[in-house]
Amino acid sequence: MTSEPAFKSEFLRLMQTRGYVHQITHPAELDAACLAGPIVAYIGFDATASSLHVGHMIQIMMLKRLQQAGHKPVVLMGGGTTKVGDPTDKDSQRPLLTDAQIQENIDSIQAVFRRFLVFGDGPSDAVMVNNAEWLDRFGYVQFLRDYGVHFTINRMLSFDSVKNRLDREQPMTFLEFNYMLMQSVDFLELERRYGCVLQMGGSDQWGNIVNGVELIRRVDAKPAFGLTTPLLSTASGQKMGKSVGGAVWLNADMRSPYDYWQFWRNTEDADVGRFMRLFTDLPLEEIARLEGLEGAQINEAKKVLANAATTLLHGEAAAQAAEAAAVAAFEQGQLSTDLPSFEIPRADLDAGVVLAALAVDAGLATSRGEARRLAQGGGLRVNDKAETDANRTLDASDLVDGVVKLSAGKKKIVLVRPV
RNA sequence: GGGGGAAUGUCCCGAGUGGCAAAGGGGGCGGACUGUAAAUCCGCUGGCGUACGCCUUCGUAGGUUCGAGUCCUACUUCCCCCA
Repeated sequence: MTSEPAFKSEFLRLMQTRGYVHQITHPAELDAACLAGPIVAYIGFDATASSLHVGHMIQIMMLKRLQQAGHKPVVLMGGGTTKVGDPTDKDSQRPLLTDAQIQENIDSIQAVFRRFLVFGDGPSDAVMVNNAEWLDRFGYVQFLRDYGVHFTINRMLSFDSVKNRLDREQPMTFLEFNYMLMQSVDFLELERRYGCVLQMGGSDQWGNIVNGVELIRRVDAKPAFGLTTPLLSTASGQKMGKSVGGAVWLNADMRSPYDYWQFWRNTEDADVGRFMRLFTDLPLEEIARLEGLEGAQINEAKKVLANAATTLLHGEAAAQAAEAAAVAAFEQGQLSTDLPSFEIPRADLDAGVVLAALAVDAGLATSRGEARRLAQGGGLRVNDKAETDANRTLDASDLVDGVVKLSAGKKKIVLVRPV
């Protein structure tokens, strides 16, 4: 924990007051460096899925803050490191992705950054790099000679990412064991290419980051710093990032803007202020006022949070549409065309569809059995009426204003639309 | 190299006498209460079938048995002791 409140540089002050800072390697030195002129900093993202999720938002926002303070952000795509797989926080090894899958993921992830950062060649313009550029080129022996000498097994074994795996009696392969070196080499490479002096990341990355800092200081005798964010959990102690229906992806084709808006709207009372500081550009005074709202009024603050966060990612129009749909659905009990929808061939509907099967197809349940159980528990609704028999057949007579409103629980709603 | 122990519902932890779809937690999902919050209480939590039911699950592969998570053999990984 860093307790020194008196940062002089705009960047660190911003980071501190908005709640991004957990640990910093050399706080005073870094502060001085930020004050002296624009610095270059990076955060790495692995390409394990075709989209990033809300759990990555804090990192993306940090890069944005960095740019806001006049510094240069580097987005590092882990094309090379993903081939090895970061063992941090994992119980066992994940299946290895193919080069083609990784490249596909990278292509699909990239777009999100353009919404948050300005890319270009200027001094504070963001740059995107793929560490496959250098990691892929190393020969094994060369890699060992150049970098292996700077790492001791004794030290590596002491890092949490390794220790956890050993403590849990789970195997850790030599491949994964090397991840740490590769991440350190990334930092060094970025230092050489761009003069990058700072690596940021989640608190679980501390070990990996510190290694890179030490490598640079040792090999190139240059200053290097690390900064980590607190582990984000909700006020009631849950890991942040999941919501009704699984991971909250950032790509619109994987999670609709409406769902994204809902995710923020469902924030716990106690988290509203913290999340507004971290995930929106709202001024601090405004946030202080909003988070001070009492009782049910804090719901207004949640809407502000949802609007601001959704606007950053999906744009203002999408945010407004999401809000309108939510207000209509939750506050007025009406339908809105902006609610998520599912299309079904008209002929199928005319022939009759089993409710359980439809619920599965529409994504409200993962199996018919689950849909049936959901119905028995009173959680499945057709046009707002609880339907306990999931075996009943729906047909055209169930259409209301041209759609069937299907809901699982109070928050998952899908409009079934015949086409 | 020798000896002893461990791996369980593929989210996690964890009980399990040869008859087990397998105790109990946590988590997740639903319901009630509220404010689309938290806390609390209740229900559900392998797949398929309307259903007596069928199928797939206890590290991997074989075997004994009417029947195996439970017994035997080999293998894999991990832990402990001796060398």
